[in-house]
Amino acid sequence: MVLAPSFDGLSEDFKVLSDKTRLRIIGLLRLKEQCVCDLTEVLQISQPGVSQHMRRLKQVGFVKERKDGQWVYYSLNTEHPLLMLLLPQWPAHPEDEERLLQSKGCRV
Amino acid sequence: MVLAPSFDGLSEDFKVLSDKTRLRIIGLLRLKEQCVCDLTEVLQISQPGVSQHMRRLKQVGFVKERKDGQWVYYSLNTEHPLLMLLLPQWPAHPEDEERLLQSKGCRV
DNA sequence: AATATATATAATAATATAATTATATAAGAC
DNA sequence: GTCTTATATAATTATATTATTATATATATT
Repeated sequence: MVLAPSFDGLSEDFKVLSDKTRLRIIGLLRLKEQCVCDLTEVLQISQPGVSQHMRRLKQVGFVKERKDGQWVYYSLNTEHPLLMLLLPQWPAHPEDEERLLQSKGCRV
Repeated sequence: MVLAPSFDGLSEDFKVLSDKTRLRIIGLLRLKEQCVCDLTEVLQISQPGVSQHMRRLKQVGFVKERKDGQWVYYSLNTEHPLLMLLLPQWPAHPEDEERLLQSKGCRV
């Protein structure tokens, strides 16, 4: 299976992967689905910043979203060929994982 | 084997892959090593443009260079884990391959 | 209905990127 | 040495990216 039908699409995929914050987000989604508020807490950037990153990740099909009440949960799209190729070798980010465990969570 | 020791290095790798022209260059190097002048002719961008792309590809270790007289031949670095992971599924670019065949070549 | 919480979008500003042209360097030919 | 060819670097410009703040929307709670 080929990574993408054209270099235009493929370069777009790589552009989305070319930002460190988005790599961290993928690293967190690899553990389990996450809502925007938890990601905001772990990444320590503004909430709109997170939402914009999620939009880009969704645009190229790396993530799916699931709405539950006022929360939006994002998870990795296991149908994406490039993402699935990369994921088994994805590096860990111990600081983020630690902070995720310690985050109190925004759900009541 | 992990793709990179940190997200900093990995995002840098993806940044280099996030440009369509550089994906085309990798596609051409996949066929055989190429000198700057041949790449310039096939890609139809300026020669300094090609040199700058090659510099970025070299910086992250995607390509190696070999000097032969006044020519510099670039080839893919088969030691690079990410590149080697991607390469088997690399898309073809028939127009570039066609133009490479028809290019007269800069060697005398 | 009013308020609070979660998320998305718009506007903006700082920085990065990629192309070009101009110039420098280095090797080969005469 | 001078001229030509191949490549690299510097300077510049146009565009893209990513962060922020301000605001809008949508759901839940009271």
